[in-house]
Amino acid sequence: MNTTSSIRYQEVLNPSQYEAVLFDKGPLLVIAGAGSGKTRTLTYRVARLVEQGTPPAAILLLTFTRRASQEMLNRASALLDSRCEEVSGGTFHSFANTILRRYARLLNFSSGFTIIDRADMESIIGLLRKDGGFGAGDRSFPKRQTLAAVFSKAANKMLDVEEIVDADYQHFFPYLNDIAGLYDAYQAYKVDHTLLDFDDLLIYLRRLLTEQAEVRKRLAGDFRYLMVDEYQDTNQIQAEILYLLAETNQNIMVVGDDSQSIYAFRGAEVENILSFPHRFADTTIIRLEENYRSVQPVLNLANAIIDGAAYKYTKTLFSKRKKGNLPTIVQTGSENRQSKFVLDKIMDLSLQNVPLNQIAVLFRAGFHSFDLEIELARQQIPFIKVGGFKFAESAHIKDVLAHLKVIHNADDDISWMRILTLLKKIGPKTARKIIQALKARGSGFHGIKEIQIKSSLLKSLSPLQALFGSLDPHTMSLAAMGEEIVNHYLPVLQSSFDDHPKRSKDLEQLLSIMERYDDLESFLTDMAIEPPNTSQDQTLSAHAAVDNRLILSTIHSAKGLEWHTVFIIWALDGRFPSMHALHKAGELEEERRLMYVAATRAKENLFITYPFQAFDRSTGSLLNRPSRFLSDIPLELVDVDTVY
DNA sequence: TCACGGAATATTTTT
DNA sequence: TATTCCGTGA
Repeated sequence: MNTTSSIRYQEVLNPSQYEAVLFDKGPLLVIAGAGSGKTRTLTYRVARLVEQGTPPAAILLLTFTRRASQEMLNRASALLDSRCEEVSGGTFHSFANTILRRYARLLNFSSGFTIIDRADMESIIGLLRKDGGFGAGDRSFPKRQTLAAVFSKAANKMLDVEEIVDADYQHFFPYLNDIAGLYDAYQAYKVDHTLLDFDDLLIYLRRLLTEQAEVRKRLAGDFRYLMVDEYQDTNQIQAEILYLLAETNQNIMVVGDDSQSIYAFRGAEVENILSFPHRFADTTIIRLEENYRSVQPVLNLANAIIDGAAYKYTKTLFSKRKKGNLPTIVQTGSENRQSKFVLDKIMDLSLQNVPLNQIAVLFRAGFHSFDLEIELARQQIPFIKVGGFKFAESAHIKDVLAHLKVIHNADDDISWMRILTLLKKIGPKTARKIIQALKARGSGFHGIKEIQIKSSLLKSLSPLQALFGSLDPHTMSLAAMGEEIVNHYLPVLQSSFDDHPKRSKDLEQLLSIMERYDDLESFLTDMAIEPPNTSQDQTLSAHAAVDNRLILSTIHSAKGLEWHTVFIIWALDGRFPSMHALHKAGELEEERRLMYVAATRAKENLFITYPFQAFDRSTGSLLNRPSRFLSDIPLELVDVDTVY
């Protein structure tokens, strides 16, 4: 290799990593087991390509989260130099956003589109359901949340709603007509109001690349090297986008681990990674099997769990760190006892000087940690919860954002609705009238000033009219507008939330985020596609990584991370695997991989706990069997304990 | 037409 | 348990 290189690749990489990093042209599939230096490999490859003179912008690095891509580019910059920061990429969704803003015209829609999140999607569905009289007066008609899930799944899997209902929601079969009608209405609504949901970002990008040969050729030529992380969790649309982008150069490197595919519920296709070599005939396959993260006893357990999987690329993780504690499986007398056990262990670990932020408690679903959170608060152990509810999803944040959204896109009726119904005496009916009047004027958000309204309602509306009269995106900074909006909103906040002091702090946080943006559109886009990911107080502090707090996380949000000690709680059949998955082979497989992902997060210690029984309210059944995945683990691989 | 209270209902994971 | 939907009184 190039002897003038400043990076000593061969010394710092193992042979497989080295081969992947030095790999030059053509399709490459890297099967990277958990903790096998996947990020490292991608990082070095970026550095290597840049070092060799590839223009950074010609490298497209697509990742699952923004955090992942930023981390890789930072590390690459540290290895080489700041040119690595210029590499193109981010998440699929943010990449799609960037491209679509540029080329939206070609698809006949405005590049000023607004991206709607799941909650917006649900509001629209609710609205349309009422308007269209779908499932009118029927209490068993699916809830808007469920409908949103169905619609999104249909979009992601490129199937009709009929097929989704047939496969996953049999009990809604009688409503099929109305569901399908609502789906059509929803699609039309988005077009009418210049809105794109998450799924649309991918769908429109694919359409752009398919229909517009010019654009495709240009992009496929510009991006000389494609690199994709977490390939096992891409869906078919994403795969097709890649195929289209790889058209010219065929320099496509995908990295992933089929055993860690945990997003099938939102349309991810393990097939993508399994069939990659068929799609690209001359694919080189490199396996990374040496694990640098965990001690061997942890890996033995993980291997035992994944051995039960039905089909996969066979690989067995091994570590040079042969010695270590056996993982412990603990049955506890109750849910609260489970929390107390975790707490006791955390105390022990603290005495051994393990920092809190090196300990994580993982669980299947957000609500599984409620009891633990209460205990932690009681014992004053600082923690941060990742996954589950998001900052940007809380009502007060959405309220403020809605004001900004109508400034950006005056067609965003859902946001108008939200803003208007916050006001006293104005409910859905009145709001709708006002919105219609606004539409008729067609003068953007400023039109609210001239709205004529019954004098009895004037008192309610005029503060808002004054507010919008004073705002002007052309002359004011985003933060300045934000401040006015927050001032307008504070009285509403105080009258509708008991915990308004906490919430107004959040609003201050929001304002400080706004200061980092100079452009309304990019701010709103980021809040939609890449919102701050944690909940609980002070979540937005820039020093989240620095401060020393215990991590609580869903397993999904723990992907790619590692800790000194990991607890997996609620390993109870019906909780994990989830009740929902018990009767479906495919979903059960995914639960198994989820357990595998969870176990492989641990470096030194792994504790798996479950209460001996729990009552499940939803089904009215008693859960009293340990997670079925635990029975695949040979007894000699674990310590077993009981605490009552 | 709004605001509020009570009853019914369905529970996962996220860009 | 929390949300959402519907009926009722103002």
